[in-house]
Amino acid sequence: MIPYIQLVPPPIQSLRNHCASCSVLHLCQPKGANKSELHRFEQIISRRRIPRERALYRMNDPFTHLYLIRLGHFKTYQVNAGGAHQITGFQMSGEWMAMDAISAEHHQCDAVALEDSEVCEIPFFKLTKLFTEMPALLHHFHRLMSKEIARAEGRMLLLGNMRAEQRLAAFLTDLSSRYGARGYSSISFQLRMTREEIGNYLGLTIESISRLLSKFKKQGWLNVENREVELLDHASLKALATGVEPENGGGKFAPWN
Amino acid sequence: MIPYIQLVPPPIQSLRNHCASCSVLHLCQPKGANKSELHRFEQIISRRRIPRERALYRMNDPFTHLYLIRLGHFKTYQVNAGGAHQITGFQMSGEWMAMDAISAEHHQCDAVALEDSEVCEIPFFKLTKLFTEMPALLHHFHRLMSKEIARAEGRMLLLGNMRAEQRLAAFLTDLSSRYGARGYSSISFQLRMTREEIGNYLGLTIESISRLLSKFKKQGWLNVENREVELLDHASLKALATGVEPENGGGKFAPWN
DNA sequence: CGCCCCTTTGAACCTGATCAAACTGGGTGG
DNA sequence: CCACCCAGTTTGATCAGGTTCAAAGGGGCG
Repeated sequence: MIPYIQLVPPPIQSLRNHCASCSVLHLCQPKGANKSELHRFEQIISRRRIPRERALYRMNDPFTHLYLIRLGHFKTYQVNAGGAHQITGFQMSGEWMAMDAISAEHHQCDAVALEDSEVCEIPFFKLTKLFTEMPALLHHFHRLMSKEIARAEGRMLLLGNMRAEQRLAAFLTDLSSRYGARGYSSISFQLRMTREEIGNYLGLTIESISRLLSKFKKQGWLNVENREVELLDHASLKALATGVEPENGGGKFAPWN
Repeated sequence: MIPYIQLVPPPIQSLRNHCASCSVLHLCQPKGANKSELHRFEQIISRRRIPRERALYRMNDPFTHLYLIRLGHFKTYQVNAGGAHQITGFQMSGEWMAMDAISAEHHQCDAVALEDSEVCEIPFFKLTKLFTEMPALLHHFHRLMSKEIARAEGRMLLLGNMRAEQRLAAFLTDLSSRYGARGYSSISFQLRMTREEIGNYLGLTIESISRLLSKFKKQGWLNVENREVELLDHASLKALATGVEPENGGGKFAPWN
C-alpha cells in the first residue's frame, strides 16, 4: 500500500452546512433553488473525507446514502465470481455515486478514492421525503439518474464497437470535456489513475495503453509525461473517438452501413 | 425491408383501461397498489401497437413518454457519427424503455420492435404529477431506474472483461432467467433476434456467434436449431458466464488477483 | 420452384494480448 | 549522499482469439 498523508479531520462544524457556497452546488441542486430549500437540504446531509485508496463503500454493503463528490476523484469497480475486476467509472467533483444501489438496496460495486477526497453524504430515505415538498429537486434527481443510464449506454458503444485507438481517444476527450465543464483546463490535466486502471476501464491491457499514448505522442496529438497530459490536437482525437475514421467511413464493426 | 403482417388495429376501447388484469402489472406497479391508484394510472396511459421492424421512437426524437412493453420484444441501439450501430439492449414484456431520455429530453437511441408488439405509453410529465400523491409509485420508479443503471454496469463487465465464449454464455443465461421470471420456460425458448444482432450486442461478429453456438452444441451444453434454443447444461453455461473458469481461476483480465 | 436472407463453415489475417526485459522516478536505508 | 528497491511504465517479440474474406448451405415466403 502506498503511503499517503493522512488528512487531519477538521472540526465537524467546518464540514457542515455550507451548501450556498459549495463549489459544486450547481451540479447538486436544480437551478433556482431558494434559500429555504437549500437549508432543508443542508439539514439532512453531512460531509465526509475519504483518504486516497480508501473505500467509500464496498460491493454488497447495505445501501443507505447517495454520495456527491465535493472534491477529489473516485473509481468504481465490480468484481465477478472469478475475481476479475471491471472499473465501471471514474468519478470527479460534482458527480453522484451509488445510484445503482437503490434497486437492490445494497451496493453494486466498490467505490475507492483515487486521491484524498471529500464527499457529501445524502441519506436516501430522507432525500425521498424532501422530494414530496420540492418537485424541482425531484425532477433534477430524475435527470441525474437518467444521465447515468445514458452515460452507461455510451460506454457500451465504446466497449462493444470501438478499436483500441478509438477507446483511448474517447477516454481522453471525455476527461477533457469534464474538466472543461468544471472550469479547469480542458487541454492540460493530470491523470488521477494508473495506466492499468485506464486499461481495465477501456477493456485493454496496460501495455496497449502505454503503446497508444506513445503513438499519439509521436503523431503530435498530445504530450504525456507520467500522469501529466496535454492535448495538442483535440480535433483529431475527437474525430477518432466519434468514429469518423479518415481511411474508411465506418470502421470494421458497422454491419448495417 | 422484411415484409410483415400488419396487425389490424383493434377498436381503441379494447386497448385502454385494463391495468387490473394486465399481465405485466406486477412489473409496472409497486406491490399493493390499490384500485383507486390503478385507476389514476389508467387515466394517463394509453396502449399502442408496434409492428415488427417498426420504430417506437428514434434517436433525437423529443422525449415525451416512457414505455412499458406489454407484449413482444424490442431492441434499442445507438448509432455513432461514423454510422456504426451498437445494440444497447433487448427488451421484453414488463420492461421499461426510454428512461435514458429524461435527462437530455430527447431519445438517446432507436427502439425497434423485433416482432409485432404492444406497449403502454406513459406521459412522463403526467407521471411526475402522480408521484406527488403516490409515494410508493415514486419509490418503485426509482428502483426501476436504478436497476437500469445496475444492468448497464453488468454489461460493462461483460464487454470489458469477458472473452467471446463467456459473453455468449452470459447472454443465454440472462435470457433464460428473464423468461423464467415471466413464467415461460427458462430452458427452452426462441431467440427473437438474428445472429448478427446478438453479435453486435455482445461486441462480436456474426461468424463468432455462429461458431460458438455450434461449439456449445457439440459440447452438449445446448441444442439450437435456427432460433429455437434449448439449454441442456445450464450449470456449465452459468459457470462460464460468471467467470469461474475450470482451467485457471480468474481469466486473462484480472490484474489485481 | 426459386429467390433472398440468414446462417454455417473454412482459411488467412490482424489487432491486441501475453510474455519478457529494461527503464524510470520517488522513497528508503545504509 | 548514494545505492537500492519497488511499483509503475515503456518497449520489444511472439502468440492467439476473434475478425475478415470467401463460399456454400438452409429455410421461409412469394
